[in-house]
Amino acid sequence: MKLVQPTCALKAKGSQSLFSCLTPDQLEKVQQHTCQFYKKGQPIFQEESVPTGVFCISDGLVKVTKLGSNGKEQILRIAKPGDFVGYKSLIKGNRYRASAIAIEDSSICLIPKAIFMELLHENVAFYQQIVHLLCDEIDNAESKLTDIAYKPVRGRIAEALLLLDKAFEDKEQITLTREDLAGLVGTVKETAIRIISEFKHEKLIEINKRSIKIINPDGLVKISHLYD
Amino acid sequence: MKLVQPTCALKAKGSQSLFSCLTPDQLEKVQQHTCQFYKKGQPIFQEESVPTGVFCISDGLVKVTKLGSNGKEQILRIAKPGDFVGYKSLIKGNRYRASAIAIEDSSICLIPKAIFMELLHENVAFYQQIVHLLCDEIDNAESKLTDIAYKPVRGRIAEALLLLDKAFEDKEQITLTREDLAGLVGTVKETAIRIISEFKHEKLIEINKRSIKIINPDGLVKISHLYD
DNA sequence: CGATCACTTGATAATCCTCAATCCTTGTGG
DNA sequence: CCACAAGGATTGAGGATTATCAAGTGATCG
Repeated sequence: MKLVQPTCALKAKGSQSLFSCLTPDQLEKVQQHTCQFYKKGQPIFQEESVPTGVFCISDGLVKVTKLGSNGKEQILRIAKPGDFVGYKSLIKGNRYRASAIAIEDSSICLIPKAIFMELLHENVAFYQQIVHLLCDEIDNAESKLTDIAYKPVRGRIAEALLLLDKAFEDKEQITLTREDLAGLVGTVKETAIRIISEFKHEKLIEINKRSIKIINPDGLVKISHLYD
Repeated sequence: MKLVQPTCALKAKGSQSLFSCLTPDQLEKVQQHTCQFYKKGQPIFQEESVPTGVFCISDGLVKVTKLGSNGKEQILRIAKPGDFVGYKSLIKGNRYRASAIAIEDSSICLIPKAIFMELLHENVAFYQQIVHLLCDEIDNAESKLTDIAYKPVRGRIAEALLLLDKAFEDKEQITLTREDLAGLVGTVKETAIRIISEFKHEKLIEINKRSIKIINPDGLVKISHLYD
């Protein structure tokens, strides 16, 4: 287990960062804790386990997943550097309702429960930021819910690719397992592969090895809205 | 427009109620406002419109919906007496992301934005309750998301009936349009009807006129978990 | 350089949606 | 109180979408 200096606070950009509203004292308290290294594929926490703190992605990429029928994996969201994971269960005081798994080698900072709760109570602005994050998660989940219910897989994959493009912006291309992409839009690997292949033939995307590069975003937008 | 004395605070039971943590002063401020009557089918607010306050269901039943592809309607949740609707958009300060429509004749109390925000800032316990509601909504949406992604319609309808049974407990039977039931589980009217009909033949439910009564909950539980 | 993991493709089948016609229920106006 | 209109419920046939299963191929890593 490699230990790295925490850089979470720096990763989160400007006023977007949850940490931007902390006092120097509070910031220091958070930064005392060290990041831990997680290998690709390694779980950060598991559905139904008891929360120990909030995780802040310092580097890497993490999928937040929920187990569905047939043991299939629904990906709720993908957390990037600067993102937080696991705070909802801490606030509610119940077990995790989802798992978090590194999908790239990652370094992730743990803010222990006690410290997080302290911050929540001490710092109203911080609390409000968290509440806004919660609201965003609701919007996100409810939009996704509606999409999965009524939008065909083709439209959902087009949409997912556009969203992923932002998450992977610095890399210029999307490196996600076909299986994870499928989990993200609620379908199976094979269906995802077939549709990606269609997109390639339609010159909407390019594929290098395994990673996807969008070359015609407008085309994808059109497909993703095709059924509105 | 009939005006009725507000009874929201009473409808919400015991410590479950959001109002239970208000001071007498605050409670009075809330109760000054009168309920408004909404006929079955009448909208309370519409997706994309600007919030004016929080709605508290005093009597009746309200569906919270989101428009999906093909103009199909996804029902996010059904609000009962004592439930609140529309607070998320107020907190985030954006437009409604969903519509609310009365599915029974209802009387609904509007707590104006200014008063709600005042309560939020004055009363930490109240704020915390709201935050817990937000967390519950996330859990709810994410579970539903996972179900719709991977659980067959049959399982989802079984599950929905079990959940609705609680919402309709005092009535002893479920009175919901087949179309609304379909919207709740993310399918179309006809499919919902066929599955309900199966359940009837399998002696899991009974149907009087249009309303559904569960006679074998365990059977439905089994079906709803069939694909876990 | 063999083994493992990811990707791909095809054939087949299950699930679910669409369209269309009909029946039943409820409410309304005469 | 009845007839009729309107909306909800139902059923059938057909087709589109998507999942499953099986059998590979290509990439990556110790």
